Parts: sequence; structure tokens; C-alpha cells
Amino acid sequence: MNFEETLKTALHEKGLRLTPQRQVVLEVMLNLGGQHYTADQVYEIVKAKSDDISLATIYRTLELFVEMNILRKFDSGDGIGRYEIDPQNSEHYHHHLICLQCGKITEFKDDLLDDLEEVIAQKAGFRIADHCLRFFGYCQECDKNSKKM
Amino acid sequence: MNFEETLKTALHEKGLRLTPQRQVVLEVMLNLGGQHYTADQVYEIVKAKSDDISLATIYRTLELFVEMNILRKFDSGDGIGRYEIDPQNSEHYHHHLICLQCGKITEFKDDLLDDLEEVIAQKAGFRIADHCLRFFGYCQECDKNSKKM
DNA sequence: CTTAGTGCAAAACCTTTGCAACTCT
DNA sequence: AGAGTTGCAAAGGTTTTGCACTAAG
Repeated sequence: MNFEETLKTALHEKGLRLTPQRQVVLEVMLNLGGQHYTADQVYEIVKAKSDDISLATIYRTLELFVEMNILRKFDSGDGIGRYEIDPQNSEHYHHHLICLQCGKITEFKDDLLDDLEEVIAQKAGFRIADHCLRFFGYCQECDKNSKKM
Repeated sequence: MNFEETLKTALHEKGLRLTPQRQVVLEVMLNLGGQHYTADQVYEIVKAKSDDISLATIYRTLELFVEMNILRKFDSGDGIGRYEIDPQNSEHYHHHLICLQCGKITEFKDDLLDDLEEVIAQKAGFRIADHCLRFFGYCQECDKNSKKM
């Protein structure tokens, strides 16, 4: 069963429907390299493909997918929401490396936080469901360029 | 030399001034238990103390303090900026535990990320300047309550 | 048919900005 | 006087919402 079928079933269980708009958004999020997009970026990409969608629907669809744990929402520190395929649904956890110069966001796969989560659960009595780790700094390119100057 | 004197000197070095508004904001951020506040929360607290301040100035002051590394800005996932005394200026790094039920934000001190930062710097060629780690889950209280039901 | 989903435009919301008045040195 | 700072109101940008219409099942 492919992802779309799974989605359809999951939606039906909640009495929701699989519309063309939801299909396209899913497709975009799945196919474009597991990247992270703002609602507006998704809107632009989707519009180019089918044109028959509104920004409001993009927002509604993205938030729906987040609730269904298909997508994950995070922000790179600028207050603008970014969405990506939930790492748990695809591969391993990953963290974000955000370049303070050019704004590029790259990913870094790692499982090292598992130990830390256990420590926190015990010490702080906090049951962890999820985490978000971002590193701010300078990517290789920008670092090189700054040394040239 | 206390924090206010240090601030005054740091401001003067940049040709900036220590105004009553900046003093009050610093005071609030220093004294209210090292908590994290939204601009609006700071505004409400400061207004109660002196009334002679505008929300625009709160924003300008908070951003100024962030640039001076006195404050640190982060977000708890809702797209609203939160400010707190920079951990580097006070104690150790800490991470945030955000309760998905009641929204309460608590802190967890830890230095364990240093190793990870080194690994990333080498593997990804990324020079790290800062990081932000947040855990989402359920605090002791909310966890108890949910088990009662 | 029934009810969920959509597009549109307006609203809500947080944050930034232009500008004239003000203040500290 | 001169430069930084402020308050106010307006503008900016992202996200949400009300409502009439459309479409999925």
C-alpha cells in the first residue's frame, strides 16, 4: 500500500476526504526531496502544477497533515512556519543546520539525543514526545567567503 | 560592577544611551526569575511598573539586547518570539521542555551537546555559533492528570 | 443527499517602520 | 546643536476565519 492509499484510509477513519488539493500537497511534500517549505513556497509549487488551489487551503492542509503526523512543523527562528515530511515517517531523526549568513537549511542525521531524553524523563519527570534541535552557524561556503574578505 | 553599569558601558561604546525604558526592560528580564517572555508579556509587566513605554520600544529594546548578547530569542513553536536572559551571561546552557497540554515551559540544564557540535563541525563542515534544543511532551502534572482520567 | 472541503476576501495577529517630538550629552 | 530614542499610528507579512459555493462519498 503506497503513501496515498494509507492517507486515504487514515482520512476516512476520521470521516475526512481525500481531495485533489490534499493529494497534490502530499505529492509535493513527498517528492521534492524531503525538503522543508513555508506555506507560501508550497503554494507556489502547487499552483504551478495545478493552479486550482488557494493559500488558505494550503494552510489548512498542512496543519491537517501535521495533526496526522504526516508532516512536521518547525521554524528556523524567523517566525515563519516550515513544513517537512515527518522524519519518523521516513527515515531517522535529523536536526537542522541553519546558516546565519545565507539562510540555507541543511540537515544532519543523528540519534544521539535518545540518551539525553532518558535523563530528562528521569530527572525532570517530563514525558518526552518529540524534540527539535537546531544549530545556528555558518555553512562551509559562507565560512570560506568570509575568510577571503 | 553590576549588570546595569556593564550595560551602560557597553551601550556607550556603541554611541548608544541607557534610557529609563532600557533600564526597566533590563530590570524586568533580570529579576523575574530568568523566565522567558513574549514582547507583549514584557510590555504588560513594564507598563504596570512605569506606564511610560510603548510596545514598539519594547520590541526595539529586546532586539537591541539580543544583538548585544544580553538576551536570547527563541520560540516555543507557535511563531511568537520569546526572550530570556542569555544563558551564557548567567549560567549554563539550558534547553526547554514545553508541555503540549498546559503550555508550561521549564528548563533543563545540560552541556551534553558540546560533543555533538564537534561531530557536526567535522562531518558537515558547519561552523556552529549557537543552538536551540526544545523537547515537547508532558509535564509531571499533566501526565498525572491524564492517567487519572 | 449530506456534510466535508474550498476559494475568496476580510480579519486577526505579531512585528516593523516612518516621522515628528523629545532628551540626553 | 546634534545624535540617539521615543510614542503613535500606519504598514507589513504571515496565518486564520466567516461564508457561500462546490464536490466527495
